[in-house]
Amino acid sequence: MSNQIITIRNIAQHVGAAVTIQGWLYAKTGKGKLQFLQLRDGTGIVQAVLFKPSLPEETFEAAKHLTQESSVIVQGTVKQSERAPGVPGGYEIEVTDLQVVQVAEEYPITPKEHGIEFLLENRHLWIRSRKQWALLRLRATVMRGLRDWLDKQGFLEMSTPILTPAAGEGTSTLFKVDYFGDQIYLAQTGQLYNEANIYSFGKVYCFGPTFRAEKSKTRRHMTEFWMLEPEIAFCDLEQLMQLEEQMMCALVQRCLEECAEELKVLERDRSVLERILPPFPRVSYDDAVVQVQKMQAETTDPEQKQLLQIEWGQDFGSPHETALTKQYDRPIFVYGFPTQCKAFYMEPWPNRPEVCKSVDMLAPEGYGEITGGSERISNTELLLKRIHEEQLPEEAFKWYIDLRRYGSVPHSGFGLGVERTVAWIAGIHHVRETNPFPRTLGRVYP
RNA sequence: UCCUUGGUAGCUCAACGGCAGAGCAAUCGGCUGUUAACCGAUUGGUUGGAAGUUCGAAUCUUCCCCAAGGAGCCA
Repeated sequence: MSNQIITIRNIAQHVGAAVTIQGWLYAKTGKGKLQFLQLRDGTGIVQAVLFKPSLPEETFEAAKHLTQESSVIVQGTVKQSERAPGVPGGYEIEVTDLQVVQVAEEYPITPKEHGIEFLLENRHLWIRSRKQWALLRLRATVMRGLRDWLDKQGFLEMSTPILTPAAGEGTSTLFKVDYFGDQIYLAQTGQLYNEANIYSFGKVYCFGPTFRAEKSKTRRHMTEFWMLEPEIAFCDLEQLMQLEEQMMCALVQRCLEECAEELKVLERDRSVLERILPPFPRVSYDDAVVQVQKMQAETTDPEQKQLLQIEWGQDFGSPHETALTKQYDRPIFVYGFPTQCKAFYMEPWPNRPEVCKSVDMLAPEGYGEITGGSERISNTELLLKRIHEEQLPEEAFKWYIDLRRYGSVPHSGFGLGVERTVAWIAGIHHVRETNPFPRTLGRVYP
């Protein structure tokens, strides 16, 4: 047991060497005097081959009776082999010794197909499966990529509170928490706190879980999801869009580079991602409404006609976003939404108070909104006016209003939904698979 | 909250008023190149729950529970 312990991801560096691999049995087939074990070690999958005549009887018999997900330590020689399956494929281990750590009990998730209810009930095991493994590794790369990029741009990560005293933008969608007898809430954004942070640090972001008690049951919704929220001093709406597109392009590029194997497992079409280059089309809300109305007029499907119905002043629903983004091959910015369908703190458009300096980034292929941001109101009186218009409790926003009194500057920020971003980059249907243990309406187990 | 679909073996499903079935998994045996291997055998059931209709209910009716998909709302 003196061989070097290697990771499967780096197996190419060890061709010809005697190595040790520690992992789990992912799948097994046998043919008489041969046993083929597919082993996982967390970094990849490799095939280990046992040939009966060249091994002690008990070693071969032990391999033959291994069950799926049994934990093993395998020693052998790394060989290149065209036909060997794995991640990365093309390599296999010619086994010289096998140590069984534990023979697993009958494993519920077989290589055959399973229903979504069963898989979600067994999420703690499902994450071991190839596709889920690839997806969650991609998620980690996305999170690391976003952090690294912002850090290089001079941003500082600031933690914002999860336990918060008051509603950011209305109380209907917040989870209530009992705080020693007082009612407080789980945060649905760190933005307001970041607006305080920029006056100390210039450019900041918070990155953490956020909570929405909405009774949404769709493939784009979870009650707990991760959000990245950058906030920048001395930044207007146009500068914000530039920052967002640069960040998104750098992120996609990094995923293409670092997650080639994962994207292969996910069967993601790389060429779609390679097209993600600046600039992203900028579409005003006014134009977007006209585009959707035109599509609505042209469609012959009565159901679509119903779903695509929209008047100026209404926010886009997902059918609208889907129809709109399908016309582009890269993310688009939709900017200048009606003030009435956005939050109170957004800067009004010059000479058009019914419109605000807001912008959503919509991902292509029908994925829809992945970021939402705006330039914030920097004038004290204007902010007060908007708080009163929305009938929000001025007292609760005292500290927030204070920020406009001491060196106020134009500033902007946005929130990026991690799960939606990962779902889009991975090309998968439902956001819940991009979180190791998703919380959705009606499911908090496991 | 509303609409739609579903719940039968560990899993995926069939049986749609007349004996509870198949494939996979598991167990045993065979096979020197398997990729969801293949071949043979064995094991496996309170048909989501309750009530009703019927000679007879997995199947029809009512109520309930659970889940999934979608809408509204949102990232």
